[in-house]
Amino acid sequence: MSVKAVRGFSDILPSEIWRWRLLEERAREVLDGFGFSEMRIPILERMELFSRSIGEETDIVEKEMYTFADRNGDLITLRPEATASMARAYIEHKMYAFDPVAKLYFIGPMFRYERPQKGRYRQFHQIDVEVFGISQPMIDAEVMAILMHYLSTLGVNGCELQINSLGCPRCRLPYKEDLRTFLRDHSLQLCPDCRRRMEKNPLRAFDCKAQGCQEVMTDAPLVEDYLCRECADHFAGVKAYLESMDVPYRVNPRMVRGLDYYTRTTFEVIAEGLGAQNAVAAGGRYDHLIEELGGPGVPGIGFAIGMERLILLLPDQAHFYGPSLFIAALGEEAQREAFALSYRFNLAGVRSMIDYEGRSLKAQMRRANKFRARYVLIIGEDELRTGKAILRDMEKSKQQEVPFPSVFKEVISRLKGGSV
RNA sequence: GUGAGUGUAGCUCAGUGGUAGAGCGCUGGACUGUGGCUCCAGAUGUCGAGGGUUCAAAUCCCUUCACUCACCCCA
Repeated sequence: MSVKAVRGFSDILPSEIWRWRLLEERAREVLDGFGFSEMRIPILERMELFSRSIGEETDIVEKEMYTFADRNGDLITLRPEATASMARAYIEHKMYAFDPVAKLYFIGPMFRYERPQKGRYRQFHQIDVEVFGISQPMIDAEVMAILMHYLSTLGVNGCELQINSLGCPRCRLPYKEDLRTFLRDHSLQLCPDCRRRMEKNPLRAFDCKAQGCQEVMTDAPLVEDYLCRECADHFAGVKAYLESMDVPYRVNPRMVRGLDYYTRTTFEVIAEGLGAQNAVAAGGRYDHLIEELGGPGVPGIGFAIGMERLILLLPDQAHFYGPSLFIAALGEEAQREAFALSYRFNLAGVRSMIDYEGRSLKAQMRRANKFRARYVLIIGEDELRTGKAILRDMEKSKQQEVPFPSVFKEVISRLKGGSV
């Protein structure tokens, strides 16, 4: 049995690569246009960066991280998300010294040890966007608007932006207590999972799929009723700014996030057709993360887009990137000519290919057709004798003789013109 | 970590105890120097792996691995 890729890790093949390029190119265009700067972070971090930021008791840290000891015995982790690293870099390079405001993004792979399923892999890719240093609700709305705009430039429709506010620690703690009390009072109607969640993370009961739990939760207390004045004002501001940009959204008071560092605004983009994992992007505000990681008291907000999930939503289209030119040669001398000529075309940036095996003309034409070459240049013994090659337009099925000295210019000018 | 489904040619799949198949794709030919359409021929399989039952196993039994989907959780 031959060696296979590690479970949950996959190859992106040439037939698929255009989707990835499209996502990345569009992301850079949109984000650069909105004043963001790309940066790159390492794949590995010290483990404690994630346990401190994401939260010691979260599933990600407890059971999903790829953590191992390096040769010094230090525990290092393959990053399960980007925000912690971005914050670490912001602090480590004292980016706040130049200006506390930093609008940053990063595109790359993340790693979580989970059972793979649709839209979920052990190595997956995110477009990660972070804004440090702004606490105004304006930036929350702006970041969401950018996200929705990006999706629409890709032709991805039918997504819904859902928003919520989790409040700050001051308003969340009393809420959690009340919710826990509520759940205890109804524990007989809850599923075993929710009875377990009740103590550790009562908010989780909101997105439980068991029918009994959903019925109970319709009467559960909601965070929005517990928001302090500042948090309530902030949330109202976010909504107003979204409306001022005509960005549609829905408040989902039951939306819960899995990472501990979130405060106030949280949001998700939900899409159909993703299977059980219906969130294509998600994010939120984290006003204490940077300070907790040893930086200044600077707030932050950001989101991540799941690229594999986004690709599932991309409108389907045929995409085949064939050569512009196929040079078909007959005979050894012609083959030497074709080889040198094709190299010249390649140097000039023309996607040109030849057959290396000395096949029949028919076979070479079939190959040219299979790879969807735009033009075929035929060089045989007759052509070498008369000094004229045959240039065939494969789409129009028309061909004409071209004298050797002008072959190069002729092909280039046809390709530039796009037709003839 | 839990549950269910599926593993047969490069791909999609048929084959329920008796000589491993089809379509598509691939290579070549008909057309001795012209692609697509048509027709013809050919190549390609440890039937996921290991063990067991049987005169005989792709098929039945056990074990194991992988993939897929779902749970948990998340992008």
